[in-house]
Amino acid sequence: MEQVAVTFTDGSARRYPRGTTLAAIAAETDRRDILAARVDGVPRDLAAPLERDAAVEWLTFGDPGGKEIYWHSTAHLLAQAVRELFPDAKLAIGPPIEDGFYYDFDIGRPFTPEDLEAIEARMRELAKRNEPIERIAVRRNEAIRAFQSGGEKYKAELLEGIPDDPVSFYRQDGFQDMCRGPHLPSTGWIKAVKLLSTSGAYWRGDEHREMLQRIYGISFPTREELDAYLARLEEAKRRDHRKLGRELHLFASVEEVGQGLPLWLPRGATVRRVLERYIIDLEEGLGYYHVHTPDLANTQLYKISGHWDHYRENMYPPMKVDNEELVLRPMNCPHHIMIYKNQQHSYRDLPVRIAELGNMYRYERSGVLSGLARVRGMTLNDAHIFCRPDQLTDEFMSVVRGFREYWYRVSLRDPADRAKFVQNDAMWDLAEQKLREAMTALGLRFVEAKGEASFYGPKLDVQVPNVMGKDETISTVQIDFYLPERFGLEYIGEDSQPHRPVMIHRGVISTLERMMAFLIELYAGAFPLWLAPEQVRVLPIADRHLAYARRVQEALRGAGVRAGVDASSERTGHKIREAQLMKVPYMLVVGNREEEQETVAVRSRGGGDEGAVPLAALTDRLVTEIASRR
RNA sequence: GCCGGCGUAGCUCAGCGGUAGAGCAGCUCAUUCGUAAUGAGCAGGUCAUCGGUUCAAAUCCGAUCGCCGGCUCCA
Repeated sequence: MEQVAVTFTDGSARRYPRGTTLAAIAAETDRRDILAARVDGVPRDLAAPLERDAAVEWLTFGDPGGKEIYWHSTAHLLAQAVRELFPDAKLAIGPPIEDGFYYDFDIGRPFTPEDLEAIEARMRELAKRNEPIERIAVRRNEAIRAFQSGGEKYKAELLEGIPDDPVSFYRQDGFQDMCRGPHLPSTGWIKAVKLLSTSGAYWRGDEHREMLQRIYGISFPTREELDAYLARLEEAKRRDHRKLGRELHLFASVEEVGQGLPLWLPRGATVRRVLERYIIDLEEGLGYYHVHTPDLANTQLYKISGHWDHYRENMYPPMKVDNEELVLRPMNCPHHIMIYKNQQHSYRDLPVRIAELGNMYRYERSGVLSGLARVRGMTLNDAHIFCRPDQLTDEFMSVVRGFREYWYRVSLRDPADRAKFVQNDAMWDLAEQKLREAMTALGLRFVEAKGEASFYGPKLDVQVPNVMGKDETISTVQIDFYLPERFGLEYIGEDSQPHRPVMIHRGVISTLERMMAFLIELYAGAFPLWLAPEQVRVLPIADRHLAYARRVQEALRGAGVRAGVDASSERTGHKIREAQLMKVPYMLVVGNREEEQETVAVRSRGGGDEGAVPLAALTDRLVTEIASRR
């Protein structure tokens, strides 16, 4: 019989009769966790026969590719359970996602929490039966007929986008679903399932189409892994900046002020101020001019810039006063452009870098608001670099070099979306080319995202996951040939003739709101010393030590340290607990011994009791640690 | 904006048709204490808002507002 040569990832190689299944080969190993394989890089079911020489890579739940298959099969199991409990349910799509899977259904009404429990219970029963999952080929016209008679309009629409004939289906226990696969060998592989939430989701992500009911879930090969995952979710909730913001008195949102308009409480405002000073110092050192411009502007400004045509749905409606029509600004660029225009520029002066912690107001739809991470009034760490075309790449690169790692998204326009993006193909092509060039020169990997650009140009977005795993854009850099054109910007070149500069828009630490949300979650509220709103709290043992405690506080304040005193009549243990819960980095216990010797007993947030040190020595230590910004 | 869930004291929550409760926080008093909660007392609520059902509504129904999870959108 004809043989095929198979090589494995460990470098070994063997020959098998043609047509041997992957399952048979996997059975020769002593591993029971192989759930599928990649054959020459293509994921395949274990039931697939080998027809030619191939490189085989086994997949288990431990591999990202294996998880995908595992969760995809769980999504099918979910669909099967829903179909059994709701025979009229129409199926849409059910892919694996980063953590688990979802499946979209149309059952004519939303799922209730009770439905979810029933579905989850049915999934467990079905998994227990351990039915084999089989791939079957179905003639295209048969599939179309089946979808029509079953009223499966979503599946029918999906099929229109698939050119194959026949198309592949997967069948388990009488249930079948059109699917590319691959899948687990049988349903019994799914040991621990949890359905996490339901929500509405637009068919094909289009808000003008049907709203389907989505069920999110996750599954694992063992109960322990599921429990560990659920525990991680709980831990993430503890780090949630909204919860910590309330507990640590950093910020508050009140109905009377308005949605998406948070109040920075004294503690939060202190952290913000430290960040602001840091940023301004840093940027002035990098050659940026920090300016200040007003939050309101004449509508005219935004008509010139193009915001009026392309960004109006994010702007608050104009207000009429005297003969003027004013709007709250959604972006700062036009103001900075007017600053550039306020005087003539020689080619020798460029680049001109104009920066501002600029307040902006954007109308965000109510459902998207979230703590400090997504608000309606915000302050952007904004800057606009006006440069010559030959300086563009260097300027862009030096901005990006300032970023931390994380992942980069190059956001491009969708040429078909004429409403959202200004029309000028040559300009877009040039800007996109420059951006890709610079990223390649920097050696940075990035993904491209069509339709995510600004209306005036493509941008580089730095994406950072928050504690709940959702990506937020932190930094952004945009290349803009459009606004200089709109505003008729010029510089005088070597040839004494006017030339058009190019603009780079950049926000490095995002808005102060989003950065604060990010930092709270990053540190779980325990800010490093330089950022901590209350860096030190002095804890007198008894009331008679209060005067000395105040002296310690004044000495520290004099050295620029933010120090508080706990003047309550509680016991020391209680005071420590309070300070610890507020995540104060240093607690200084002072009693008779300390007062007599001009010392303080240091207790650090992380390290516990560190013993007594002279006050002057501690002050020096704190000042040094603060300056280190760690 | 759309789909669903949830709104009870400053915070965390119980009560789920018979007239509002706990713990923590706050205030007062006592205690003056050495490294994560001293004790006692007091005060605090139009049960988000408005309307309906009922002899009776925090509790059931509806609308509105807000928050939460998604969708869409985004710094």
